[in-house]
Amino acid sequence: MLKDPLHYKKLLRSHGLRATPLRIALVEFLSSHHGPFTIRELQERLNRSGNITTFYRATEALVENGLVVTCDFGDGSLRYEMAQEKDHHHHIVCTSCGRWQRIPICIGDQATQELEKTGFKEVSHKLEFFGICPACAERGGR
Amino acid sequence: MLKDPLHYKKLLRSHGLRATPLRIALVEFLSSHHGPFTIRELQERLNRSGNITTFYRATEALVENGLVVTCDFGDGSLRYEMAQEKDHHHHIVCTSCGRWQRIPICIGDQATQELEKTGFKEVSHKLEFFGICPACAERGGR
DNA sequence: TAACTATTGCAATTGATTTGCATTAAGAAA
DNA sequence: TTTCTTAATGCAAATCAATTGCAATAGTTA
Repeated sequence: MLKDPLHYKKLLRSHGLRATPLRIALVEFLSSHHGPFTIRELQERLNRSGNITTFYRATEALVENGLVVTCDFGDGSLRYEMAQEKDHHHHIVCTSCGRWQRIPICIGDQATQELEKTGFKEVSHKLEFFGICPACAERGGR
Repeated sequence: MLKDPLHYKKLLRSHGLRATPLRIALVEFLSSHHGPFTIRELQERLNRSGNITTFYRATEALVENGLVVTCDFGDGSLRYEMAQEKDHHHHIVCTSCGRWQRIPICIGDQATQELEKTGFKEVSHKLEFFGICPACAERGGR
């Protein structure tokens, strides 16, 4: 999973992005830690000097160029995760403990096709599930 | 569609809510204007004195008691719309002009069942589609 | 009508995200 | 390599949706 930095440099360049240290670190981290992270989390986990504004702008650049996708658990902070073409998925978030897990199924494909048939272009979707996870449910989680 | 105020008073009370003028106005408006509205939009459209904080708290009460649901078009403001049990639906939002329309299909039911089989309780989901609408696409919309 | 409790209004705050601008660094060209 | 152009970064300040505390007010129930 963890490749050498040159790999990520090339990845960035192939997506039309300058390979700056922060961007390299971001793609490296997100590639080896599958899952959605908030900007704050990225900043902490990368343990890297750098202004929060720069983190916002760097991740934004990754999103704009298709390397990273966002997802929103509805808690006020956007989350970022590696875009993995072969592995489109969604999440279920526990409304009690906040933990999440990925759902390997995608459910939007048919609807996407139908929408594109009606003249919509570049159709995408955002889907997240919420619920009380088994562990929380067991201890009467709310 | 538009019923007399008493109807909405009863509706509120039957959901365990006090029937205040603002809440009545909100359910009245949302019942007769199907669609998701931001807090600002509600405030403007209701053309009603009342602090924005109160709007937040009033809609929040409606959501908590199941009369209203929220949806998020990813533009920074949460939107509120009447919860219509018989008419679960989603939206497609044009990324160019911002206009939206409803999609009468729901796609989460099967996944919901599967998730509940694995021990999750009270499973719900949020789903929104995005794309360039036919009109925008025609004029080369971005 | 009185009493209890929830709702409202107002001011101030929070917290994520954005913006402007000067400084610095990446990548292309010489 | 060195130079040049342009984009990325850092910092401070600003936005903006949403929330909080508290005193004043209005629904409800008895």
